Amino acid sequence: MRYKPKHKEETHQRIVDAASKEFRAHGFEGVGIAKLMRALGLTHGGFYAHFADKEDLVDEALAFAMDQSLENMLSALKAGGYPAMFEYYLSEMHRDHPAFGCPLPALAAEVSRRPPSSRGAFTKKLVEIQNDLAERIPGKTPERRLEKASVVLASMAGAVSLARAVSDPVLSQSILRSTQEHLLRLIEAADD
Amino acid sequence: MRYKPKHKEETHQRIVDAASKEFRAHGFEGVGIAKLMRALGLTHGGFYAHFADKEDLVDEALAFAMDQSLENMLSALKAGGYPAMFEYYLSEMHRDHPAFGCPLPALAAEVSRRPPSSRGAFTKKLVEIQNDLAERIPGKTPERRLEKASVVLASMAGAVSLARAVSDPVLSQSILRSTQEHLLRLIEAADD
DNA sequence: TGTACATCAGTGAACGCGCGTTCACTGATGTAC
DNA sequence: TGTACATCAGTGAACGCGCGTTCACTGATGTAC
Repeated sequence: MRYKPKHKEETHQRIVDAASKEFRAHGFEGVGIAKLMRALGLTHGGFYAHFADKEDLVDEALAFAMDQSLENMLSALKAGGYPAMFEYYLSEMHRDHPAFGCPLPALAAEVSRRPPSSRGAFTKKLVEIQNDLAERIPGKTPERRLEKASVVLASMAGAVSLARAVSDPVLSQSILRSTQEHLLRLIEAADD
Repeated sequence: MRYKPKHKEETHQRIVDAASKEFRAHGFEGVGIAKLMRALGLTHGGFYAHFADKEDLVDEALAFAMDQSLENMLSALKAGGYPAMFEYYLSEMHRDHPAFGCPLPALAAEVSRRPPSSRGAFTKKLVEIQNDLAERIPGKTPERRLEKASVVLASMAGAVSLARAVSDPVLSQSILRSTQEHLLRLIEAADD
């Protein structure tokens, strides 16, 4: 063989990794295969030795981004509980660097326009995230904890999505901060 | 003149109206000018008698959609207060018909990738919506009411966006319902 | 009243461009003998 | 040890296609005389 045994596998992962960042920054339609491969020092033709088509890459890159985002949330949670997690997710840092952030605010709207297979894979990952968050949320019943996790995810994704769209920095920050304080109150609420 | 005095103005508005629906359903990049004009019984060449370029249409159609969405929210609010508004916004009806719904869950992520002028126009409309909601939310100070309006908008937009992306109908509905119940509690909270 | 002309919303062929995809090929390496 | 061959990740020209945009033109109407 011309390359190390793991070479192809590594190249495959490099493409997925770069694509997942580019997609989060520019949307699925905003990223072309030729440019993506060029950025990795490769040519567009080689792409089809790794993926059946662009949709194949989109699915894999989205799953990768979801995993990465879950890791980010869990490491913040383990470090400082929900206060730390909200501080991370609803930060200006996260808002200003979508490529390294959560795919929910960046790509959920586009996912809803994708074929059922993609939406199915997305759903599985979202349930995984929801379950991991629910485990760590106080609440009387498992159902109540899952509900809270839903609300947390929806609020965070919506807030970051709006904070990114808005051009006024004061308004943008106030959206993030309002949601942060509001969710802290939800988590700390002892009544349910 | 060949046409009625208001003819051109009417055609212009027909394009804006159709585009605002198509954009909400398929995203800005998912709608082509030729197809859009054909759907209105016109040809693509005529488009440039009405708009400088596609970006011009996007801005106008987005503003139109924001106005329409504000109207929808206000008419629900006037009919039945916040409970009715949440019921409308977080309904399966709204989830399943993005073309007639709020542009926030459908287009906010794409807006964040658009030029500053578009984001500025979006921001103005969002502030308008936020103010109109805040006026009707109970809360001790105007600042507190604006904060609550931020949270309401972010939560609703995030919930509808996730509910659309998910392929499991049970999960999708639970996202909508959790957020609905959660926001009702926020509005009814008398403490602040 | 009748004819020539100006207006202008809309037409449709044509443009360059970037897209996703295909495919015959390359060339460095490992293997067979 | 040396030579012929197989492997296969990656190359790059070429494809059809739809996109946004341009522009000379059309043709129904109002206006001027």
